[in-house]
Amino acid sequence: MSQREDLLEGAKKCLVEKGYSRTTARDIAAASGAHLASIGYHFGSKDNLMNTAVLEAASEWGDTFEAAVRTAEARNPHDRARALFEALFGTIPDRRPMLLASVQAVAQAQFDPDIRERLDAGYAQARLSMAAIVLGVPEEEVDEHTAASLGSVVYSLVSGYVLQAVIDPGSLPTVDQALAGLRTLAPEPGGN
Amino acid sequence: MSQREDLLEGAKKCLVEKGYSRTTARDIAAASGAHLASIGYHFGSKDNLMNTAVLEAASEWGDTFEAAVRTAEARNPHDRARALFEALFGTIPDRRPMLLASVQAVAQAQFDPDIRERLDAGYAQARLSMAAIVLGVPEEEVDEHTAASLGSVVYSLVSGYVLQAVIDPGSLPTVDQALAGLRTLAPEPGGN
DNA sequence: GCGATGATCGTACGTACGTCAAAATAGTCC
DNA sequence: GGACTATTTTGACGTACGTACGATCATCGC
Repeated sequence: MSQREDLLEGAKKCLVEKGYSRTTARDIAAASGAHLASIGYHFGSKDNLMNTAVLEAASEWGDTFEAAVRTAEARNPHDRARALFEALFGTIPDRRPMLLASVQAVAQAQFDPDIRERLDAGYAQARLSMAAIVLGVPEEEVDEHTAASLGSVVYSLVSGYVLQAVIDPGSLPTVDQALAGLRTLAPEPGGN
Repeated sequence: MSQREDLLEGAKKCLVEKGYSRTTARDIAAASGAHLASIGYHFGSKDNLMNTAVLEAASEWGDTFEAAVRTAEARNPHDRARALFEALFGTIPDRRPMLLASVQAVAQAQFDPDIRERLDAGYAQARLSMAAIVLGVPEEEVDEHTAASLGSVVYSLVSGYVLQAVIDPGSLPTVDQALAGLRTLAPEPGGN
C-alpha cells in the first residue's frame, strides 16, 4: 500500500480517536506508519489531508447507509419507511466512527469552501436518494419538488438521529417508537 | 463588563468566524478586548474557555427555538406541527451563528466528557419539550415512552434541518413541503 | 489612609507545531 | 545498465502556540 493511502487511513483514524482539532501531523504519521514529510508531498498540507479524510469518511457513511436501506424491499411507502428506520438504527451502531467523522465534516465545512461545496452536493444527492427509496422509484423519476419535500424530511430524520446517536447511542428509540412518533406528528392525509 | 464575560463573547465570536480548531488564545483576546493572560485567570485554560463558549451557544439556541415555538398556539397536534416548522424555519436564518456553534459543540463533545454529558442532558430535555409542545401539554405530563417516540422524532427533524441549513441555507424547504413530506412518510394511523 | 483581596497587565519561556530542502531510494522506460 | 522521474527518508528551521509568573492596579471594609 502506498503511503498516500496509509496517510488517509491514518488521518481517518485520528479523526475518530482524537478529533479534527487535536490531530497533529505527527499523529497522522505515527498512526499510518508513513513519514511525516509525506503529508506535504502527497497532500500539500496537513489541513488538506484532514479535509480529504473527513470527506471520504462522510461519503463512505452515505454509501453504506444507502446500500443497507436498498436491500430492504417493501411494497408501499409506509413499509419502506419502516425498512428505512430499520436500516438506519441497524447501521448506526456499526458505523459510529464514520458518523463521528461526518459530524466533524459538517463542523469544518463552515470554514473550508471546498468541503462545504462537496458536502452540499452530497446532501442534495442524498435528498434525491431518500425520496427515491421511500417512493420505490428510480432516482431519475424524482422531481425537484419531491426531493425538497419528502427527500428533505427523510434526510433530516436520518441526520437528526445520527446526531442523537453520536451524542448518546442509548437515546435511539426502537423502530416502532419512531414510527409511532411520526404518526402523531404527520398532518392528516386530507388536510393540508 | 468584566473580562470574563468579554472573553466568553469573544470566544463565541471566534467560534463562528474561525471555528473551534482554528481559534487561538490570542484570537480570543483580540476579539474580546480582554488580556491574553485573563484566559488562564478566569477559565484555567483556553480549551476550557472554548468549551464553555460552545455549550453556552448551544443552549442559547435551544432556548430561543423553544420560546419561538411556544408562542405559536394551536389546537391539535398537526396544527402544532405546522407551527413548529414555521418557528423552526423562521428561527434558523436569524440564529445561524448559534447553530454553527452548536454543530461544533457536537463535534467537540466526542472528545470532552463534560461537554458530552451536558449536551446529552440538553438533548433529553429537548425531546421532552418537543413532545410536550406537539401534544400541547405541560412537560410533566409527558412520559418516557412519548419522549422516546414523538420527542425523538421531532427533535431529529429539528436538528436534521438545522444541519441542512448550516450546510446550505437555500436547501430548506417551505413549511408546506415539509408537511407534505411527512404525510408521505408517516404510516397509516390504523396500521402497525 | 491602609492593608487585603481580586482583577488586569506585560512579558517571556518552553515547546510542539507545520513545512521545506535536499539526500537517498525505488521504479520505469529505452 | 543508465538516464530520468516518482517516492520516501532525514533532519532541521522558523514560528506561533498555550501558559506561567510577577508586577501593577482597582475596590472595599475598617
